[in-house]
Amino acid sequence: MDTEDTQDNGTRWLTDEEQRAWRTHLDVSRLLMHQLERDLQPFGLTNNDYEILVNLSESKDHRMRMSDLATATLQSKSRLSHQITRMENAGLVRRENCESDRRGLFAVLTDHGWETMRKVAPHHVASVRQHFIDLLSEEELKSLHASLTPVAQHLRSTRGRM
Amino acid sequence: MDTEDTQDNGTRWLTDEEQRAWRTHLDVSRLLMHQLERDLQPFGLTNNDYEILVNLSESKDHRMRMSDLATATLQSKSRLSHQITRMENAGLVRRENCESDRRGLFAVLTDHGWETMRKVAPHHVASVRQHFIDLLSEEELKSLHASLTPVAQHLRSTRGRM
DNA sequence: CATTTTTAATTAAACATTCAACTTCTTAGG
DNA sequence: CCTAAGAAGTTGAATGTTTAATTAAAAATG
Repeated sequence: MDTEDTQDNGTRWLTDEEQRAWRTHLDVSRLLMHQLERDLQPFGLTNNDYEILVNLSESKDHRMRMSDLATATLQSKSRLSHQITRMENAGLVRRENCESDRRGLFAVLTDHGWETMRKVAPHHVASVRQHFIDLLSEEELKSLHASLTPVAQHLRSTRGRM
Repeated sequence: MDTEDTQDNGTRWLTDEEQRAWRTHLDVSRLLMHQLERDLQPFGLTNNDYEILVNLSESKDHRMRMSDLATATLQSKSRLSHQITRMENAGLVRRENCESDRRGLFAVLTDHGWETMRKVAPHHVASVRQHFIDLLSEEELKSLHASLTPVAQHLRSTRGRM
């Protein structure tokens, strides 16, 4: 009556192996984020703060348009706007007007932001290594990356506005 | 002067390959959560709601102690408490006293909660398949699971209170 | 070139999460 | 048993995120 693992109303439930893999992925995502957050706490930064700093640090002139930054960090414009306001209050970034498009704004790294980045980055990398990278062999990492790349592409393509 | 890829102040920065793998993992985690959330929205549920429903559905008598539920869903007690209050207001669960330990409470699935679960689960599974499981071969899934399991264990063991 | 549509960004209010303080009950030690 | 310590759970306030509405400028359309 059924073909393959199709059942009852036609739902293809997850097999045990699929279920385990899925839940492990879920747990790792969440636990990892929490751990990284904890490791950044002593420096007064959140994961979000840090990601903004990374993006600006890697950009020409340490500046990015709000929209681009929102896209790069996978956040809604609104959320980014609030986020930048907070970081502005903390003296890590500042807003600057855009000449070529007068609707636009840049988020720019301040000196303090750059110094913070330079100070914190080594600790963050150590944290990423300790809780993720160094727990995987080179082979495993390669294979993980290869498997996940199409998933990321798929998700980026089908994603609605955040 | 340096050994391996150790440099300057002694920080072992991520190699390009490590960097790419890491960022892909990060992106997948976030995009996936967002996508699942979006797919649950038409049913008026959040990921969090759904996870609570799953846990209760799979438990004996459709009930769990608050503490156990918090641990199972990787949330703080406080967060779970608020979460359950919201779900109680939505008629999905109710609280019940615990006889054996009078400090304790159970979160119990209501009929409406159970019905909701039965109705939504097929759609959710379809969503998980579409955006994750079915994009990976059986081999890839196995390998992913094998790689991630030690990471999950590590994180669970070193995690402080949430 | 006037008008409509789209894009960039912010804002206020609603909603969710965290943090710290608190209450109640259980358990372990003397 | 009486008391101190710990565990279960909640609460309110502070903080962060989402949603929807709004402003202003750029681009597209007729």
